[in-house]
Amino acid sequence: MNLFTFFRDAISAILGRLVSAGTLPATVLDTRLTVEPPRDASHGDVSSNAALVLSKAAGRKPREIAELLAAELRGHPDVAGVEIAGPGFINLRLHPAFWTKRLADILTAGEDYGTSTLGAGKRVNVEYVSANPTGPMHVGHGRGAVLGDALAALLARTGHDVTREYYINDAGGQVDTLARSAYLRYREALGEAITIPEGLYPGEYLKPVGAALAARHGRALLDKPEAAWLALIRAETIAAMMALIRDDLAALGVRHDVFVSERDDVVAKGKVEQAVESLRRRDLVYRGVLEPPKGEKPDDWEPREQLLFRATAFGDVVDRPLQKSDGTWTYFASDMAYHHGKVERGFDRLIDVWGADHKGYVKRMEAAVKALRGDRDTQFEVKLCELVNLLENGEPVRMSKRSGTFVTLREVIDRVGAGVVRFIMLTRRSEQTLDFDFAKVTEQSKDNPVFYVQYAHARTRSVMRQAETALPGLDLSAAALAGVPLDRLQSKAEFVALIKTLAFWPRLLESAAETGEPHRVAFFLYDLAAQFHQLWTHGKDDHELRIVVAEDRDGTLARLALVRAVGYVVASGLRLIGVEPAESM
RNA sequence: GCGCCCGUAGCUCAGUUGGAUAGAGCGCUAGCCUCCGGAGCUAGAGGUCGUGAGUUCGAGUCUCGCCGGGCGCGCCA
Repeated sequence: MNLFTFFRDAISAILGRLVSAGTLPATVLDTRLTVEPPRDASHGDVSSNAALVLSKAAGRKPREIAELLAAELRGHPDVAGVEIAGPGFINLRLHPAFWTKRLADILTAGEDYGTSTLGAGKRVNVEYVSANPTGPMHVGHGRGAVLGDALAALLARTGHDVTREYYINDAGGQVDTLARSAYLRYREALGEAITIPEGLYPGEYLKPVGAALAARHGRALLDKPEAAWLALIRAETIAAMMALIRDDLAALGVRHDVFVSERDDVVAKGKVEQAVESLRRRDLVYRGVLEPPKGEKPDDWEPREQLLFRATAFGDVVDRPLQKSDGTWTYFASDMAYHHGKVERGFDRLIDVWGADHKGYVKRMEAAVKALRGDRDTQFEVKLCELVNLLENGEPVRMSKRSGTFVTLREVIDRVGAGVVRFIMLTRRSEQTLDFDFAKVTEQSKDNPVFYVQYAHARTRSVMRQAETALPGLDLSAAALAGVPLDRLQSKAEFVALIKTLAFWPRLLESAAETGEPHRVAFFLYDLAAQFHQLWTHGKDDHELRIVVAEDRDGTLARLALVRAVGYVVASGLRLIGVEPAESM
């Protein structure tokens, strides 16, 4: 239960009654009001701007409306006090029993607490990673993978029907280059001395591919023209690269439901022609000549007539080419066709996770989806993912594909663990560059957020273990704890404050899902961990805050219930972003 | 030249999708270990939210201009 939507519904119900009674005009029902936690806890537990936003529609002063609503809200069973503050905010103070009931909710639901039906009936496609199948994943791909995977998990958790998708860019010139590079390694495996020319992929990871090709084909492909082997080697090498990438993804704990091949599923099936034809029917393509870009002109620029998509009709700055001068489709054309397919599969919402280097591409894809969705109202959004800077004790790790000092995602995972990688990737907003410092992320201190949050979870577990030895024979199962008298916790503000933070979790999940910002989960977990650690330490000065007190059996049970609930929410959040919670440190 | 992203404490960053007196960590200053795990905790100092207008009951948040940083800009993907 999201308690803020709970009280928003309560206020809406009151408004309905006031309208029926003729006290307020029906127009107030159309106004969007918010119910949220006040920034300052001294203002109460729940705050609404209802009176402020309704003022215009009602034709009355905010304070008058606030008084009307306040009078009704005072009768609500969970409300202990109502205040009108500032220009007309309605602040609710909730009865302490309301909070202990939420604690019981958590113990009953366990790690499912916060699961909601917000997205019920909505089909969402999240496309992420989509690294070109030309080599192992690097750390930047890893960030996109974590972001997309966590976002998909968030959407699923909030009731959406989620498809996790990977688009394989296996149709362009890059995979031909890949095939030629692999062919060289094939010749090398058969004993030839090779040099890798500029422009081909020099990576060692193609050696095993060359060896496998040699084992499978023997010398059959040697001394043949490229046309005789390109398609064959390309297909086998792409398969090998995708196996590599799937391995990397598995090591990170990231999975996809659907892999779509640009070559096999889009181009070969004539989807590009279909998409272009669909645009042509609505007069959205034409042959024309683009203006040269202003500022830095490409040296070899000369005007050419091309097949263009009228992207400017949908908010883009220029129309976009669909065909190269040799008549083949541009990457944009096939990607557009791919998105056309996603629209036709009937999703309500499409989310693409892209690297920030594709920023300049967003507008045209948005335009394409708008053009191709026709009468549907498919929503499309791109989540851009900024760079990751790898550091070693504050010093940048020099990376170069040439010199062989390139650090792959797999190396990072092997060194610090998938859980650490996943958590750290979410400690910044995605559009902010992220520093990943090997020294810091493995440090066992408060500097390291992964450790700090894991320690909080481990501490909840260790307290339970400690309680079992201090007070043998207690039933510490969640079911039993949900049933103990929890009102003992109401006497200490610190306990109630912690419950309030836990009760915020359902709302946090919903807002993170709606905004598509999984980093909010990581920040919430950090704040919750901090609050729990503080409570623990305060128990050293204030004995009433100690959890386990041998001579106070009932109080101990109530406090253990709280500890257990903290453990559930922390574990739930960690698992959501793909991190296994620690039992001990 | 155009488009997009970023600009918040000395540093690294949050900021509840327009709410009330802008927060956290690091660093700095001053404290706290006979006591459920000090792998930590408490207090203090530190801000014209890049800047100038606008929108309104209200702007770090929305709109426009300017300044600074980054990325991108036809036949690469």
